[in-house]
Amino acid sequence: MVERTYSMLNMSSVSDLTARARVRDAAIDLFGRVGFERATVRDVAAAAEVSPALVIHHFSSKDGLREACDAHVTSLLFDKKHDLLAPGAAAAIRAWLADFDQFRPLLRYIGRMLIDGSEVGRDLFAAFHEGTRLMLDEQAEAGILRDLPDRGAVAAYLTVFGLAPIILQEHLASAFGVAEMTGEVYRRSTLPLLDLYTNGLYADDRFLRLAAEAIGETPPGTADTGKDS
Amino acid sequence: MVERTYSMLNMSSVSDLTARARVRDAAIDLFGRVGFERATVRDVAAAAEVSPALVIHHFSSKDGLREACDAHVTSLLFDKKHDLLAPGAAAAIRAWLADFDQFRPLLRYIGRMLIDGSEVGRDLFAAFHEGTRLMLDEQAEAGILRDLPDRGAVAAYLTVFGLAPIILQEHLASAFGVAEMTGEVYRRSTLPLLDLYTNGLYADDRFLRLAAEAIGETPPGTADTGKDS
DNA sequence: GTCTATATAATGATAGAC
DNA sequence: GTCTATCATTATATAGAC
Repeated sequence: MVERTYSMLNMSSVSDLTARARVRDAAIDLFGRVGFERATVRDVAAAAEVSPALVIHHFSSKDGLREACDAHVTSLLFDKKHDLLAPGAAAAIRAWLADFDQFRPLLRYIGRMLIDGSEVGRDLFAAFHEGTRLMLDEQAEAGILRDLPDRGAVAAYLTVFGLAPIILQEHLASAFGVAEMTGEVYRRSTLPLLDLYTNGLYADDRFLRLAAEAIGETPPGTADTGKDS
Repeated sequence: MVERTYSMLNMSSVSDLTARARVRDAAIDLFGRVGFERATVRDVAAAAEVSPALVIHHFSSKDGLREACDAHVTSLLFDKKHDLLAPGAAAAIRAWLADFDQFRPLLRYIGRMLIDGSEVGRDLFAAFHEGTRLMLDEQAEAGILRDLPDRGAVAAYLTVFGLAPIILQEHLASAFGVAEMTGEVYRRSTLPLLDLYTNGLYADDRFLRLAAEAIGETPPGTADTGKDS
């Protein structure tokens, strides 16, 4: 019993879809839920309320269906109308949070893309990584960023940290004591996360010094942050 | 042609394994590499250089094999001898980093456990989450931790952030320009990450204030961090 | 314990009618 | 465009010899 709330996936009104589009959206939903290999052509067909043969008729093969899903999700993601990759995407992100459940299937699919070892997954990660690097460079130039010991490394980890809540949605939700992530939970996360990224976690730099000693490097400049111990 | 470096998985000398143990270790390696559904019993059998029938003979079913792998990996992970979950696990972690490629199959398998929607994956995440919460509580009591706006939320995200590099190993490596993550790359990550967790990212709290306003909450106390704008 | 040979089930894909 | 019926392939699992 799969509920169908695909209005976001096709970006048009709810039920006037061609069968092809319905199959594609059902596939995005199912692939996102259980993964590409666990979802069968029959499952997709059943969810879209068509015959298995029609699925193949429209997409040639299961792999063709997957490619169509990848292309559709990618195009939605890079759509200028709600570009989440652009710097200063706060407004777009807020819009997403506003009706989050509309985008959940899309996010789940993106999470799958990132973990299934595919070329599209690599490209997608690379795009996010590039976006993060550009953002850090701009912020550094604007003097917003602290002097980081290794901006490249930080960009890599920030990208990973940014995508992780998508991939680990289910676990994150359980950590918050809810059945699934909602826009509300993400909204409640904003302040603690920005606080972390602004003020850090620790009251002093003992861990930093300890690690620096252990590794045999000098700790990055901390004299101007008021965190010396 | 899968290389076999399972010495870590069985914790005994290299090649004097029972066929059962060899099959189990080959399965951990393969399941970790390509995932449970993409790896066939035949593949596992070939990697362990036994017949497919023997795999079933020892583990009853493919799912039985998986359960044996889960159990073995879990027992290794919670082994007191190198407990990575305990607070103050720095020494154990350093040991892991020292010969990292030995543990790579294990880490890959753990990553799969966390993303395949299984009960063991939920339990494993819960264990890490609990460990993180305890650590934060202890650090708070010891006065090491800053006053966080929402310690529970931070614990949840720190758990996710801590596990994400395992799950996104491949992408993280590519962001560092290497083919696969090594202990050396992780070691180079230590300082930038601890710097992030100690001093944060931003030179001032403009983002934090902005977000607080947008959400309609008062920003957490920043007067004592020297980061007012 | 380990194998070869085979049964059984599920899945992707095709043929052809409407 | 859409269906029913079916094929071909692959995968898990079993039977039984050694």
